[in-house]
Amino acid sequence: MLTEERQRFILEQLEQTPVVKLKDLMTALGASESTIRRDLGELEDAGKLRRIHGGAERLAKTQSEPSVQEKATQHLMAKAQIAKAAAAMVPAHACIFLDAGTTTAQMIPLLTGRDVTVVTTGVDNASALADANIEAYILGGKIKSATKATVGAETVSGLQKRHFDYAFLGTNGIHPKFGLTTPDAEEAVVKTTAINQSHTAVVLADASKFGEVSNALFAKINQVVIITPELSQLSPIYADYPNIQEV
Amino acid sequence: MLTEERQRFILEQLEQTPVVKLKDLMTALGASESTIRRDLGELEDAGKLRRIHGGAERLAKTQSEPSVQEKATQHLMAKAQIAKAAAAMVPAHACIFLDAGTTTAQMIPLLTGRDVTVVTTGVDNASALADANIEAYILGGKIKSATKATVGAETVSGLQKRHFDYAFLGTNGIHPKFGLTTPDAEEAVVKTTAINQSHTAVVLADASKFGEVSNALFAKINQVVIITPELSQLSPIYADYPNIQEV
DNA sequence: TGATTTTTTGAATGTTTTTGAAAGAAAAGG
DNA sequence: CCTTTTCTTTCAAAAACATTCAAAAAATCA
Repeated sequence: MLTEERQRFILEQLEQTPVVKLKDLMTALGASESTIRRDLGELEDAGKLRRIHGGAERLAKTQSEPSVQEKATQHLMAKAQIAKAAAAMVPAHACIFLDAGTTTAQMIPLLTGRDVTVVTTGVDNASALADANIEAYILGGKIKSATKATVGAETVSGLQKRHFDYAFLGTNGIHPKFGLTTPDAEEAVVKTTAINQSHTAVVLADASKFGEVSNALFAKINQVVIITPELSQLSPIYADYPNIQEV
Repeated sequence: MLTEERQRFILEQLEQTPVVKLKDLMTALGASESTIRRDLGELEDAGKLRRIHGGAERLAKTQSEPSVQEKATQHLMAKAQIAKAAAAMVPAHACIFLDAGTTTAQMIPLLTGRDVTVVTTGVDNASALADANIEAYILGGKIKSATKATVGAETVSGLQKRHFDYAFLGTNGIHPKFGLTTPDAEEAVVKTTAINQSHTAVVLADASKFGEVSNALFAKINQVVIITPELSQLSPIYADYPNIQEV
């Protein structure tokens, strides 16, 4: 990993998160403490950020007040924010599973040049990964025309031959009682298998998914890590789950 | 490898990723460290990039990438004609293999509502098949970023578990002596396997492919049916082959 | 064609930059 | 207060660097 790449990554992180932790950068970039410190020092000298105890923070936010139009795209912004946090979890040299879907797709540009291997079931995601020059694999199987995801026995058995450091999945519903659900039963089986084959499973969910219940269950809430924005605005029920994290 | 070729490759890389590593360029281009350094130095003097420790980074984001689109429109008419003839060969209830590539992609709209099952290695073709509501399967495997085709052992073993009534393939070269060739050795293995697993293998080729020889052989001429326009305008050598058919 | 010049290439050299670890100082939190 | 974490400084190893030189390839000229 080159100096330029690391520093670029750090600044990209600061565009979304107001502060970055030194330790997180170490794992995400696979570099030593000294190296990250030097990067932070150089970026501070260049006036790109300000160092704080334990990491760094961004200087000035160019935009401050969310306008009316921005509120309409707030949903999209939230997705980008979640994707950013998810991408930051990925350490160097990792092998990850990337679910089909637009939420997980947002992670792809954030993974360029990061030396990760990605396995996906999403045809569109596979295409985007190839464009981004990321080492990518697609699991074989029948293609559902609605979501362009591969499903079926071939996909599941392909998954069972692999293991992932992280799995990143989307969901349609999160419910304290009914767990994580999705409309399509075949896709649910794939998601469940992916979770079983991964060290850590991470579900990316915006606020609209909480309290919703869809057709097919694929995991219980405490089987996965859920990252979401605006956790504080949700029902206090969800505060009891330590595995639901605010970005 | 010519200097010009190397430098062009380096700049193409930089259009895709913001930074390139010197070591990666060494292996990708098969040139020595000194040579790559000289190339980077020259390109920097020419104002095409900026050198950084360990490689180089791009200056400003170039926007247009006409090469792919240009290629697609170049032989468009001829390709459409071939695709039409190929699609006409497919009987009802058939199971066919569709190679990755733009030539075979043209068959997809002609297969809509035809009650066929299609297996493909092309990510983009898989997407188009899903859009066209055709029952489609993609074979799992590593995705080559250049062509967005799946390759490798997983793809080949997936193929060996299937059988096709027809396989439709593209090619880069057709030569009386050197057979059918393609630039990528891994893709060649996939093509060969697909031919073996099919009752009839059909190669779609426009006139520009005849007489050309690429890197990796995937079949002899008489192993497949070749359909092409303008057969009469080709070298008379090819008239001796009954399996080369004019559309 | 053959000889000569020019260009290109890869290896060898020594120098500079980058990196990770260690040790002690400073800050944070109980 | 003490303990833990984070920070700075220092140092040696590793990686990347520019430079030089001779061999190989290409171009030029006779």
